[in-house]
Amino acid sequence: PVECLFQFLCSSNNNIARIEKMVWTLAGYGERLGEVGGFVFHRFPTVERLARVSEQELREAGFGYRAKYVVGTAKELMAKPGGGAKWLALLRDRELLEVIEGLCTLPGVGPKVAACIALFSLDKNQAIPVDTHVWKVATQYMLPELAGKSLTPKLSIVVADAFVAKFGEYAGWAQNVLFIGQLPAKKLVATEVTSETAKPTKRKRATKMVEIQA
DNA sequence: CGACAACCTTCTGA
DNA sequence: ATCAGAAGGTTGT
Repeated sequence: PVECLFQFLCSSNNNIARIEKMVWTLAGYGERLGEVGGFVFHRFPTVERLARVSEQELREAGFGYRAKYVVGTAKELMAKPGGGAKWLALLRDRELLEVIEGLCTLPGVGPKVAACIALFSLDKNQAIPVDTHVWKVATQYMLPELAGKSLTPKLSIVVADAFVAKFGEYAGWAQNVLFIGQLPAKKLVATEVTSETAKPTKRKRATKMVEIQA
């Protein structure tokens, strides 16, 4: 849940390529695990470690306005009884609406990000992250009367209820399939790449999945 | 309660 | 080449 929370904190009004880059930057603050094929891997940092990172430092790393979300949320979590990780883990035993409500008290966490955390890390299979893509799917195929309106927290609940009514117990995962379907068409291919972190005289090579325009 | 602008940065399409 | 628009939204007005 900690890792999931901070990853989706980076996702607001952002694109996947930059989100991935930002997540790797955050990971860099965690314990170094080792190196594989020229790529260095880290354990995701603790809340305590993230709380000691400065907003300016993250801004310089290209986080933009999300820098203060990361630092602010880390500090809020540290103030929770038992520490943030414990507080997050306990949410798993609560009802979905309580989980959403609790997560939304953190800076940078709104209904969509809260739903992502609930679905992907807290076993809430009926949580529906209503983002721009899901909103398009919903207004185009399920709730055409809402087309043209702006997405409010109230309407995100209407959309979520519609998904649960249509797809049932695992509606959140159905959402994920439809989300992928709305992404620009690309395909993945395994490609031999050269690590840019290796020394020029001694470049290492590794296989990496890269996106190619369809 | 709903609409709307502002917010960082990067990439894409026209 | 240049530039508005969009990107897995949230916050303040």
